[in-house]
Amino acid sequence: MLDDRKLAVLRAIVEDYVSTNEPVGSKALAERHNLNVSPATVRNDMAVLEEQGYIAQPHTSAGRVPTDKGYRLFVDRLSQVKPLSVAERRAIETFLVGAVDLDDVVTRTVRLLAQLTRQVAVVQYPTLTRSTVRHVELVPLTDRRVMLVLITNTGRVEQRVIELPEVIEEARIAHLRAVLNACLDGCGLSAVPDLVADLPERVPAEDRPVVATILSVLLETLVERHDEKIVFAGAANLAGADFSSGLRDVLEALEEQVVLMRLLGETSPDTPAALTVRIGSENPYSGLRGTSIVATGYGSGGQQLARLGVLGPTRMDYPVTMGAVRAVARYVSQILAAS
Amino acid sequence: MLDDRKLAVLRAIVEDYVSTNEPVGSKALAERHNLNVSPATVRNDMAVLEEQGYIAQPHTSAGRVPTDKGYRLFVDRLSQVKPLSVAERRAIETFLVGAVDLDDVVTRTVRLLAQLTRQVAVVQYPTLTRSTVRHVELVPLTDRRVMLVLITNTGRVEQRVIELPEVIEEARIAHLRAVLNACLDGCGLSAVPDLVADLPERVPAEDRPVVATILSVLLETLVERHDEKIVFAGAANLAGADFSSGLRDVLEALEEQVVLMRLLGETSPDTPAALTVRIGSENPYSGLRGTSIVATGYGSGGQQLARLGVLGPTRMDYPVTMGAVRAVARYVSQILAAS
DNA sequence: CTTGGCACTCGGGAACACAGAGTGCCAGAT
DNA sequence: ATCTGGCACTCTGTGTTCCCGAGTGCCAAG
Repeated sequence: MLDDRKLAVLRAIVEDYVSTNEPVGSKALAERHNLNVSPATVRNDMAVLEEQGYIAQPHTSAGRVPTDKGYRLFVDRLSQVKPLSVAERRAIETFLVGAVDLDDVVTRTVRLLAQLTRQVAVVQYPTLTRSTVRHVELVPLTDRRVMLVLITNTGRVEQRVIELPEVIEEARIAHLRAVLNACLDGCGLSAVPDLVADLPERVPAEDRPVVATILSVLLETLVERHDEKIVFAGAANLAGADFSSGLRDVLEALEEQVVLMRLLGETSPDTPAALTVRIGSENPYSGLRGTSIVATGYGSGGQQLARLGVLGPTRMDYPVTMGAVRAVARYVSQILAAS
Repeated sequence: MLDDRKLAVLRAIVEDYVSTNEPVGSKALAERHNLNVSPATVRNDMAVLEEQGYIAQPHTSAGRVPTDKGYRLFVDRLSQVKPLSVAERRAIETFLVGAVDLDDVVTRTVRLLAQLTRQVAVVQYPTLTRSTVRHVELVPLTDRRVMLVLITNTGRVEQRVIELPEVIEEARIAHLRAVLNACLDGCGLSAVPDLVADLPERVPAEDRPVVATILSVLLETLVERHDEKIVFAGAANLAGADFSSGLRDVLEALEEQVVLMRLLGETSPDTPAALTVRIGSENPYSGLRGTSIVATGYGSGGQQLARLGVLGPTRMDYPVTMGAVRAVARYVSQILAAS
């Protein structure tokens, strides 16, 4: 259906358009890339490509521009992820080393990615549900209030103030803390609801109201934080590239956690480390017609904890961007595994 | 120097320009506001105002536009902070009630403020140094690592993993925890360095290396977090108002914690609750020529913990914006005091 | 199937004119 | 002394026209 030369023409169109931001014509194309054919031949190929929907012309008698479908083919079959230069790898390492806690890792990562790709970077905080409990702490604040602190193996700390139904002395708190830890230490967060289900029955009757209160808050924490925090950086990079769809739409999407979440997409269970590319109209939010998202999962020790990626104009350098996203994801995974 | 009518003219110019975004001429001005004078008189006044630097014309034979100096005079002497409508107060309450922790309060606040003012809102996390220690927790992770958790009265939690110089069993940890809490509980964070100074000498010699390690991390936490986190929201609101200075500059500034910090400014010690307004060139960052910042301190129980504010084009509705900032600051302070 | 030639199309920039809003200034009125 | 109406002048922004050139589609020949 599309012979090799037509594919080469498509590739050339994408590459030229990405670098010049101007519709590319048959003559310039035949010259710049050594296709060894005349412009007229290229024109014929272009006509076919256009008929099939891979390219389009903004106006009659203008050059051609890739369509979303064209970019899709380019990404799938005509390009290879471009590895980072040595200098860039260096930059990643020096940038990420020295992060003191999870917050710091995420913040540094998102900035790094934005700087590297010169686009908007998006990083999701590692999901709780896949991490395990490292420690549960109950801290007495007043005689009726305790603070619940949940520490996970990813270094994440969740805290919540609990209003107790009755006055309770420290010794009982200490005992409850021991019980909780005995029950939960080292367990996956997703297993917590099951593990604590029969806990009220295993404590003295007098403690049951207190335990119930604490457990309800604990479970609530797990559920509420399930929709995870997402941060972005590099919005300034949007200012340069003029967006077809309003810049406003893009900025709005970036501040909506829910939208961002859907944009980053789900990690496919079979190939979790695969790069996901969503091009223009492929993505699930109408305000982002003119933008593409390159994302991938990351996480320590083989298990995927969350996703990160970049967002930019459809007209982006996919090979380079994909290379950067992949590399950063790997480094962050390493860092997380080590800490 | 400037009689009442000239001031009225300046006020009218500011108000009209803010609402129309177009240079305002003498005729329209004399009609819309009932100044009871002819356009010619207005023109004479305008000439004086221009000579003094309060207004300027973009081109010869165009209307007048307020200068930074003009806005300054308007803010200082010609306008009053506009109280919020009942509906807006309602909105604030319903929006802030139900925040579960400090993170949540800050996130909700910044969004609320952005929505209310239709501008970019900026909120600084409450500063550690003015809060007090509610609890210090040492959580054993492995036999060589403990996690230090510091809980403040503002609900803030700081955690740090500590690599110990020697293996240490739980009982000793528990003891150290008790010692630390006895020493620090309820104290102001700024007093912590003094309070722990002689702590190593008050424990058995064998514990000193461990204590020293822990204390150094503790102090480090206090110092490092002194430059506080700042978040913003509402960047999408920048898209509408076309900025004279590049949009890019503004977005860049927003992502630089340090710059933001300086923009929000210091709380003046004598009148901490006062609204600070920085207009255009008055602010300390050259990239923000065309933007103004309206900020104020906030905090629980009379003591100022941090600052919040909004950032928008110089051409903003100062009375309304100032009203919103002030109101939000008050509500947040209430919420923080209650929790 | 490829190539060169050719007529056609359309966008974008330059040149131009023009209306309208606004100003500055002056002389007369209050 | 101050305000007012009148008047000439100066711009910007907009609409119009025109033309160049890049690019196309098609056709006939290689």
